[in-house]
Amino acid sequence: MPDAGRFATLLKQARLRVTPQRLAILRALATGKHVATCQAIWARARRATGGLGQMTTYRILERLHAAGLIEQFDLGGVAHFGLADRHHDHVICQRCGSVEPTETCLLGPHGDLTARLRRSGFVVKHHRLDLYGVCRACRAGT
Amino acid sequence: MPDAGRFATLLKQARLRVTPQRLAILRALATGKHVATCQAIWARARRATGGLGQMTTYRILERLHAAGLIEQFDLGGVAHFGLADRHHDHVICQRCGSVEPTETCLLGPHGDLTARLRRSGFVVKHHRLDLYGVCRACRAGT
DNA sequence: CGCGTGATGGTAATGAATATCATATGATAG
DNA sequence: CTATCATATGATATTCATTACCATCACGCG
Repeated sequence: MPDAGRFATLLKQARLRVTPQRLAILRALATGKHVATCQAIWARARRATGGLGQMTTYRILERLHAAGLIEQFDLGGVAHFGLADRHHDHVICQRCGSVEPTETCLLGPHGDLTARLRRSGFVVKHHRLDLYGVCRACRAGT
Repeated sequence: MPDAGRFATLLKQARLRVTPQRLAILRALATGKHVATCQAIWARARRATGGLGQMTTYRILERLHAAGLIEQFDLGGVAHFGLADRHHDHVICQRCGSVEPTETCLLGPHGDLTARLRRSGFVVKHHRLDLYGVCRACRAGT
């Protein structure tokens, strides 16, 4: 995988120090599911490194989010994090709780939506569109 | 206001008992801002009735949400509640944190969006579209 | 009016997230 | 290469929203 030094580069570009803990968390985010809770990320990164404080995980995730390297959003009261490579929206299955990203931004092509709001005085900086339903796998299993 | 017995009727239709506490919470939801935290709702309803347990507020909000009478969503890690009269989306100001509802559902007219997903096997039950930006008032105040 | 199911209210417990501070370490200068 | 310092880390204790539990109370039906 070409991610060997990729994360270190990302951190440097964001003027953040490159530490094994930060790399471990970024790697955990890359190898796991699209989004994960702080607990899950901590568990995986900790297994990979041997010793990693839970507190450190919280702080690193907060910093990475502030730097724009990862996305954060609340789902059912707990924070979920994922790598912020491209903007996308979320498709959430109400039965199994899976969160899948869409390939593209769903609002892009319909541009006039934000324009309509701008006319009312509100400037849209970004949005979050979560679609809830039942995924193909869950439908198949009835 | 015509809400005198309106809430009692709503509760009965949902096969829920009509209690002063439930009416107080519904009234608090109706008079306050569009959405509010459990704490805020509790504070207002409690002032109106004199005695109302915080626990009871949590339980009632949970029940009303299960019955579909109110909407619930998490914002910044804490639950927010609002009356669920019509479906709408949210316009959230990143500066003052205000949450304003849109007049109509933003996804309705563009129907093909859910159709596109259905073709992929995912059935959209409902969605949540949050638009983040800066509202007119905040822009005016610079 | 009286009964029974379900609602209420208080205290205690959970669990995620934050505050604090001593220690350790990455990055830079010499 | 190493010395220094600003910053990151890690453990403990704490906050805050939410949930569990259980005894008491009251709505709604007969």
